[in-house]
Amino acid sequence: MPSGPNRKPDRAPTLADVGRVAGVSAVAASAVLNSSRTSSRIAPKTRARILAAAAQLGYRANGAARALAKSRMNVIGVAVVVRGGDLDHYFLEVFNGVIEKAAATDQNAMVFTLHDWHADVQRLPEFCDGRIDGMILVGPLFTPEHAALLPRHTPFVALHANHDLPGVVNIESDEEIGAYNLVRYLVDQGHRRILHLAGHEHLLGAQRRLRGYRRALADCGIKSDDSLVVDTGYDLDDGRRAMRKWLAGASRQPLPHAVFCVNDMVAVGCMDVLAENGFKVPDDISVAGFDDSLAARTTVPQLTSVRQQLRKMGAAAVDALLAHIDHRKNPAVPVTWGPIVFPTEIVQRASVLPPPSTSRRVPATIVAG
Amino acid sequence: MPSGPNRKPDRAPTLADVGRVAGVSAVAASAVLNSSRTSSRIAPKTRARILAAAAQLGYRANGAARALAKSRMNVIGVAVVVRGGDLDHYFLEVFNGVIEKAAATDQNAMVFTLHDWHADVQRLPEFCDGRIDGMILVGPLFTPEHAALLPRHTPFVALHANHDLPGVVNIESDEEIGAYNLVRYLVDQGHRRILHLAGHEHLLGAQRRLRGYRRALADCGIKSDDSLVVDTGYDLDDGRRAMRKWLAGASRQPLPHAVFCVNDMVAVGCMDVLAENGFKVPDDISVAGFDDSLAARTTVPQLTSVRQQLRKMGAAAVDALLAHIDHRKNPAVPVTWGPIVFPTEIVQRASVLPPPSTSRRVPATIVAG
DNA sequence: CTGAAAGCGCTTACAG
DNA sequence: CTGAAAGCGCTTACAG
Repeated sequence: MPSGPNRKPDRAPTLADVGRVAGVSAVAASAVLNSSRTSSRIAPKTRARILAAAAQLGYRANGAARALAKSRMNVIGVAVVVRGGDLDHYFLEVFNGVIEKAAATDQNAMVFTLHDWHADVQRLPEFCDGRIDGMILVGPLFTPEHAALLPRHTPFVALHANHDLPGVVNIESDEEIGAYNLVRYLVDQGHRRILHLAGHEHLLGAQRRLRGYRRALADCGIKSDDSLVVDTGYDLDDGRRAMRKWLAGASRQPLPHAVFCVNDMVAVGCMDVLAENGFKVPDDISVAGFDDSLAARTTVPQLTSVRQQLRKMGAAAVDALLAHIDHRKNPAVPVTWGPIVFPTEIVQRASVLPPPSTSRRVPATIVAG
Repeated sequence: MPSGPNRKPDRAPTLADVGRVAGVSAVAASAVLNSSRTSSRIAPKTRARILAAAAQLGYRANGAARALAKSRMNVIGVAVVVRGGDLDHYFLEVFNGVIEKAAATDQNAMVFTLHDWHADVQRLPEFCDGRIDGMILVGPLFTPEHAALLPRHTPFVALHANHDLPGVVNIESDEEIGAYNLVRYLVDQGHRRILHLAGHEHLLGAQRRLRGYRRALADCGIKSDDSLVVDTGYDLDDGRRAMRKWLAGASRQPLPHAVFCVNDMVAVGCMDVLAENGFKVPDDISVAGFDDSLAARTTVPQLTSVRQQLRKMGAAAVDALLAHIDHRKNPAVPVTWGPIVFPTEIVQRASVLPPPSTSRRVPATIVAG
């Protein structure tokens, strides 16, 4: 007994329908129902008839038609690279900010996914097909040539772009300062041998975090040691692999005092491997992450991290984009073109403590996992 | 030196523009560029001219116009309640499935947020304004009256609906069986005093998990003990509060052997409070969650959980919705109306071990946090 | 095989 | 204050 078939797949009522019922033209109906500023007011009694008809029919303006007529969809696109097929904590935080601000400004968010930046970047123009008014690019791997590729009829805002592009506002945070402050904080706690699980060096964010790490050590008079910098990706398993690899290459050497990870997920992987090998965080070794994403609060012990205001940054991206959209229609609307930089902040949690008086040593054999 | 102003905010080229350059009508251009099945083929040389003109201009079909003409947007809406303003792990997993399937079927996903189901449910009709072809409702709190509220011209698919509505396909999973199997598994490991941090009783999912818990205990001949069932929400802090409250009310009593939490975030909060109070998971007490979300893999130790195939369920929602959208246009397209139920599965991780030979006791005073 | 008309549902601008 | 026209950019269906 299917329950569906008794539901009539009606078409939605239109202005013409409303006009017919109210005995006026569709235009008159438009004026009272949808128009933002129809100076020519409709006579009160006509108006009442129209409103009654609309209510009776359950009329709603057709968004596609309105969009076509006004060339404004009230939809902003969000393009994101899904590494390994998964949207992650980073995106979730940013997106929370985007949809919150979008809802507050009566916009909707449409999500576009790229599986690989370099392969899919050429699809960007086809996303700008009139169904969105502007696009937020999350973590674009821009090269200068991309400037020519972006369609001119759509405004773009980038979040954590790898490269500045003319005409594209970039929202970022002072990652280098964040990393610097975190490492100084670790040193202040007494740590000196600080392992850095660093992101890929072709990524601007990873470069900045590494620079902050190096500068902080230098400023504290700690000699930089390349064996304490390990390349890794951004996922939990990347963190596991990197930590395992480092331990395997350092058998019988003293454990580092602390590990500074390029992001929280890597820190989680790192803590996991440390636990597997019998080390206690933070008693034997301290661990810190970056981003202060949800993952930082779901570990036991909770993770000390550098907070990026991802949510605010997502909201700021919407604001900047809306300003640029409006600016296109009305050049009097003010806009910024320069990058918008958010401050970072250290969030102290339980994963960092002063180092033990005598460091434990890396065992001869590492758990394979 | 703003770099923006030198970018001309061009309008996008149209079929008319292409036709003008190629010396043909816009209709001819449409036939070669956009038409899916124009039986009347354009002459090869005309065709070539049109293609060349389109390439030269960088022509892309305007999505809003096409949508209006075909009454098909290729956009599916995803409406979700943001509890406490945040999209969570549950949504992230579901959404991963949605966008993966959407990308595979050339659809886009537009996200609509409701802050409170009961207050905002009446906004649903205004979302169905021709910019989406159908809507996925994530976790709707349906009551029978809602059937009248949903606009008839848009198909809906629900995920984890609280109540079946005629004409709305529901995607769910066998949560009761999942809970049942998990509790039996705990009993098989030797646990008998099993605390349940249960979700709100007005939520169907919480009811099902509680029923599974009760049935499993009954089948194992363990007397049900109401002091071992505690009401809680779904977030990390809810889990913390619930666990703290239970401990505070059970001072000097033996610690439960295990805690079965209504979801993973609650389990994380629970583990956190246990750690605060000096209890080790799983040595002193075992903990299990539900959902197998990302959070289950970011705890140390990792969390045993009941896996819901949220990602697949999200993908299935897209499939079901697309079928119903097509069915509206062409009744020959087959559709299901009944609920689609996914199996659950126990994922064993490190947070569950047989109970210690002698249970520790709850201390007289609990850490306030 | 190709052209010109009519329409999707709305809005803007121009007459009365 | 109200009506009828023209247009947003596309597609479908109907003539040639």
